[in-house]
Amino acid sequence: MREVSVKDTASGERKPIDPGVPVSIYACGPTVYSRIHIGNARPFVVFSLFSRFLRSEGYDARLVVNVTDINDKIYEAATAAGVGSEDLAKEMTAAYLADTDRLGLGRPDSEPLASETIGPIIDLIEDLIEKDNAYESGGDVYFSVRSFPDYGSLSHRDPDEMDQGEPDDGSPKRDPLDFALWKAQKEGEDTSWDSPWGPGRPGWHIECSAMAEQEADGLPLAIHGGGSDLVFPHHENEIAQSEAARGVPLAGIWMHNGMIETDREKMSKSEGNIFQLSKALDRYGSEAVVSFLVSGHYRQPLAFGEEGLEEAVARNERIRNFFREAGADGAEPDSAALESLERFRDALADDFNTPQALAELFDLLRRANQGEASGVAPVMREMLGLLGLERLAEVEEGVDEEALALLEERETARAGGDFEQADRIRDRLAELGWEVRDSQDGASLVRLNRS
RNA sequence: GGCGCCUUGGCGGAGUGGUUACGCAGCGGCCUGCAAAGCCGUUUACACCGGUUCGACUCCGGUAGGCGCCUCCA
Repeated sequence: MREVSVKDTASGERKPIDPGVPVSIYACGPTVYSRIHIGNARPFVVFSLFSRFLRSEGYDARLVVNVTDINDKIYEAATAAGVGSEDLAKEMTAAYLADTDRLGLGRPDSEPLASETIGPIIDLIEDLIEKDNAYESGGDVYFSVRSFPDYGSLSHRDPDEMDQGEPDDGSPKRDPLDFALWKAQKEGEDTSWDSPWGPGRPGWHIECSAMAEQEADGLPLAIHGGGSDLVFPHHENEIAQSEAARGVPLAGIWMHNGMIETDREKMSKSEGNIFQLSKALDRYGSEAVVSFLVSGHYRQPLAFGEEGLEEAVARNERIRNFFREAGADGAEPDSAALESLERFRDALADDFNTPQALAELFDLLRRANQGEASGVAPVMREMLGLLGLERLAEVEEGVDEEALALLEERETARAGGDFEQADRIRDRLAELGWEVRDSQDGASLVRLNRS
């Protein structure tokens, strides 16, 4: 077990993860009002792989990724589509699960729904009211930001300098900074839950505070994460709610992933520059999508373009070629291979530097091809597994009889010097989806399909 | 305006006070009947200006440009 450290958004410093206790990780998942795009997939991939890495190092990691299925956006989208908001939320939750399933990374250990956490949410709000950190106003309940002195510590903001741009007249809030914990049901909203304050629904941030403490073995969480666009106000508000109510920190480390960008702009539904995850999976395959997402450091923005996905396909193909040539090599890893694996793991332990790890992988790949390292296949398999790319080690099987017969025919033609016939057969094989590769050991067939 | 962050070779993208990141693409070569795959080589990379230093792409200060958040957002 090596020391794994992560840069913490709140302190700006790298913090080691405590190996002696269970590592609870809570990452904010999507609000389900439409199909998710590649940008939404990034935290899913990052936190899935990071917890996978922690486990492989012997940490007792547990990953929770919630689904926010109650939200203003859902009402809006449902109204626009002419369907019930509950139906839309259910449909989009199912789509989210199906889309992320296709990434082939398995599921988080728990995926709680806001709609199934109403009881704990109400309890938490009641606690906050009791402690004078929240107040009811006309069926709504608001968190009193001024009652929480540390407000702004995560996002490095001073409440006094926040411009809410909202005049006080007629607002149910006592202070423009306050935010809703509970919203009374409004006209046009087709779902509601009973509460001590009347029918309504939770505000945006409270569901995560409730789900986080439900899922963790007590606060603080080891790591709380999500996209960097959630730092303020979402995570700041979560901290205020949870810490005011419980008197302990919400999380030891705040881990935020950077945005996927197109044309130097954040990919977002409101910008309209999105690329759906399912579309990327259809077109390029899951390995390409995962490979693309691990090609940049999780904390930095990552430029998206279809070229990036095509590049990932090419990169993956090179790895597959290695296994086609050397996959069956049963040699024990030599020191070069083992040292490379150490560096690979060191890179991941150092703020989960996947591009650095990928560089190690390719460095080893090159040296294996050059014959400078042996017993590389099992090491490479382990590396790929840690990046969620283990399927690249699977070499295609089941070359059909027809193709094999054609290949033999071609060999005969080549041996007889009839290269025109040999090339005709090669073209024919290409039509059947096979690429012919000659080597000193004879010819072999490789599937032509992408990714 | 406030807070946070960024500016690396054709593109993507790491990193370090002094040595080739890595990948993709291109070009040349080896291999091949020709290709493909693989290998080798290759295209004077670190926004700009100062400072610290024996030495800075890497530290400090400033300039310019860009991005994110401050409203829903992974």
